[in-house]
Amino acid sequence: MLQVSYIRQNKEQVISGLQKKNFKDLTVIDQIIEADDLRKDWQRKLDDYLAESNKLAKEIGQLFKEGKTQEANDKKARTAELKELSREANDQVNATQEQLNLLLFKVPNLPHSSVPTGHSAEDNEVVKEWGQMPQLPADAVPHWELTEKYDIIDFKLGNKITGAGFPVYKGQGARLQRALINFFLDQAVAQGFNEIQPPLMVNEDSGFGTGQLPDKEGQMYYVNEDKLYLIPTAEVPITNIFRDVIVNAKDFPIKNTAYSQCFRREAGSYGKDVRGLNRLHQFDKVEIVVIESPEKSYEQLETMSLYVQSLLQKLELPYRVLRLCGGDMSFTSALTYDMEVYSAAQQRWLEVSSVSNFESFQANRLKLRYKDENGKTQLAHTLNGSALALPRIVASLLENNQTDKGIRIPKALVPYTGFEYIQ
RNA sequence: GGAGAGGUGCUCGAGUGGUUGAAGAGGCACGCCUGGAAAGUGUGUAUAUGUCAAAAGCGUAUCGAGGGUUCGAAUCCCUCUCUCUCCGCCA
Repeated sequence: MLQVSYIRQNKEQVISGLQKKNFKDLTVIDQIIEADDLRKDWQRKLDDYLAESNKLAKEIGQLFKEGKTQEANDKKARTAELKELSREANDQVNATQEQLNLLLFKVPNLPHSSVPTGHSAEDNEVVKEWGQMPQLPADAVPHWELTEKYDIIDFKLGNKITGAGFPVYKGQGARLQRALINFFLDQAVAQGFNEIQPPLMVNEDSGFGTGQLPDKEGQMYYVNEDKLYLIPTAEVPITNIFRDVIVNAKDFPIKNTAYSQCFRREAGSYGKDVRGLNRLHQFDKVEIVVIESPEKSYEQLETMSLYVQSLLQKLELPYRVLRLCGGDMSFTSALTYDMEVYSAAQQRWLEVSSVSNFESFQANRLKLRYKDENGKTQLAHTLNGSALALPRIVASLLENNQTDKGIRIPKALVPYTGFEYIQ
């Protein structure tokens, strides 16, 4: 969430930024400023009442000590009055604060200046393409047929046990999953990321801290009995490690990585986009999360983007990098690169990673701060990215590498799978 | 799930109604001392918010969270929450 002080001081920039993000309800900005004025008024009143009250309390105490009971009791009349006034003011402070928060939650992060204008995925800017488009044999088939042919991922069995979107990985399919997870984690650790194993369920505060709540509540599975949410990404627990934390500027960049299974309800998505591995309710992902100083966060974003690309290169997957346009970016992001691999049999690009700089938008909610050289506490910048999400990587590995000898495993992965072909 | 104990600052740890934002110790930072270091010694060491151009200063809030009693609460009462111990259950 944006800081009110920033909105107040940079109103014009905020408005033009929101326009770029196709945010329609621009009147909310003035509403925020009004609500903040109102809140301040009440806060000031409350503080004054309390100040007077505190002063009187001390005086009364003193008078009692000196035995001047009558005088003391006289002053009590005013404190009773003040109590009533401050109770009222306090209610108003709470109400106005809540009102202000509701308004602030509506406002998305502002886009970085390099973000292209645009409304949809078509307006995203392709900043890079890498690799050769695979030449597939005439009888090439999409991955959902290959998984069945080699009996490595069983969607029907998942349906039976759980439901759609919960596939069962078997034999070489299961080993391929394990190989990818280990490969990604080893790469991240070699890159200086600290490996974490987070909880797969989080509480409400955490969901709120990273912005899944209150808006995207319906996207997460919820365990009513214990009021816990299944994580949609390891970003949630990992970033929340730093909720209410003041870090040391010397420790920047703070780099963490985690493998986790991710759970997403994906309510309302159906059709060919969700066929096979394209969209699942439960999937595996290795996530990288970085906390960085505002000065270096964009440099860090490029580093992270290159790192993610290096993974795709090692897996020999043709990919492209998109700079998302204002209309296609997430609510919380200031700049996002999407990495898409080409899935040859489906003949389409599949998003396998999304690397974003949130600047201080998340940090403001999290209250994640650092002390700068002057000893002043400031909001840190947070960034994260998938490195990588497995299902679509598997989909394109299967499709792109299908041969008459079976499915070829990229060289870098063979030490992890222990086999060169899925047969 | 049953019974009990407890949550105080970066950490440990005092504190059962009144100048306690909080003793003391440790840690950390800076200074002195030293050839350098250790030891010693001195000073400092929360966050948020308001006022302010800004800083200083000052006001307000914060001793798990929320509410209550009281002129006044870290201290008393209620609710919630978390942790620990014992029993039960269990990978």
